Amino acid sequence: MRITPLGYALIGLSVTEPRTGYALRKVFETSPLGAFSSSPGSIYPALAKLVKAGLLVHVSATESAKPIYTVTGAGQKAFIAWLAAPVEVEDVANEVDNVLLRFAFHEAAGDNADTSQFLFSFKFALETHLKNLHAFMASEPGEALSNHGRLAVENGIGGYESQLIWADRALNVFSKHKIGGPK
Amino acid sequence: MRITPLGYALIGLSVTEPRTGYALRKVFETSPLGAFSSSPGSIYPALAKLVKAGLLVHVSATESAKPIYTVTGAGQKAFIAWLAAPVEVEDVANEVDNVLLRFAFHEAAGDNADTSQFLFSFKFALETHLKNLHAFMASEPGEALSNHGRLAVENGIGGYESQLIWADRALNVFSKHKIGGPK
DNA sequence: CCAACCATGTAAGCTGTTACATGATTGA
DNA sequence: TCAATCATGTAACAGCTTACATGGTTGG
Repeated sequence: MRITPLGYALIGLSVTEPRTGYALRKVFETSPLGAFSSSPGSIYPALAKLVKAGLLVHVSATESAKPIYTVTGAGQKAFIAWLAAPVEVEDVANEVDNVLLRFAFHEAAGDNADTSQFLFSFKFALETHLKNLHAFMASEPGEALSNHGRLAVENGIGGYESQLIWADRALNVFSKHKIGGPK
Repeated sequence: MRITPLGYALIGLSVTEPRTGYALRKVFETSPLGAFSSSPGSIYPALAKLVKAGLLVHVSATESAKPIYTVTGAGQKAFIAWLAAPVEVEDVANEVDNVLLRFAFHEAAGDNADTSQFLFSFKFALETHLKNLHAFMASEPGEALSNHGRLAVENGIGGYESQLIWADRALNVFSKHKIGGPK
């Protein structure tokens, strides 16, 4: 059974701190990170599915009757695997948001996720993708691209370059802990 | 009936040049613009829906039997309205891709869409959104945001700032044609 | 002739959305 | 008490994906 980004986000939040369904919804409502809907129609079914898959459990606190979602061992394992997977070119090409979601949750994994390694793979994927975009620009016969077309592609290039700059800055922060190169 | 981004993309491509369904699919397969799937299961149903809505017509060329999709008057009208609508803050917050798609298609609309006006509204929306993000950062008590959290928000800010720079550059290109201010 | 590509579609299934329904708790 | 918020869910629907089905054309 495939886990969606929303599913991983729910697991990640539960790893950081077990919460009720409502509390999870509130996080999506107030946090600027992650563009997930906070509607009950998305959260509750997603939670139920994760419980059925054995990644979350719905436990009741000893005294009060408020049931909260907590991560199982299988949930932990799936979560770590998701975090640690190297960033591929396709990831940066059409789901950079997911990459950033993963990065943000590296915190919840503590030492289990190698953030420097992750950032190196991100950087490498960005460089590869940028190379592809430049190649596309070069391959187009000068007149083929109008002002609009050229600017649109340049917009994409600018965005990826800014990601590259960010990745370097982030690497600076995390390289203190560990020295490593691209996988 | 609501038209999806894919629908507008199909209309826009048909405005530029009437094509067969297969030709439209090929565009999505080869162009780096727009992250739309080129699978038949998405394109053909979408085209059928647009035809049923009266925005496209499926015409056969006079001699050959190859039927191609062409835009109707209603299709033109809906397309122009989509292009010309000012960019709102919510647009930049979670669907910048759509904004760029609209920009790219301004070309197909010729003089019917005021690109400078559009870019001004984009810039304004970006500035507003950036103000919101900075406000969020400031509202967080210093310790609340970890390295990961702070860097993730900074990634977002960096991205929007690069969009802002792009918007200025694009405005430079289009301001030759028309001088205007934000709406 | 046969593989590869052109070309169009349908069916099942998954996700998420909107809207509705329900009831408990809490503060003015 | 009454409005607002807490809290959980369901039902209908829209949209896209994967996979399958089908047949025509073309080049080696």
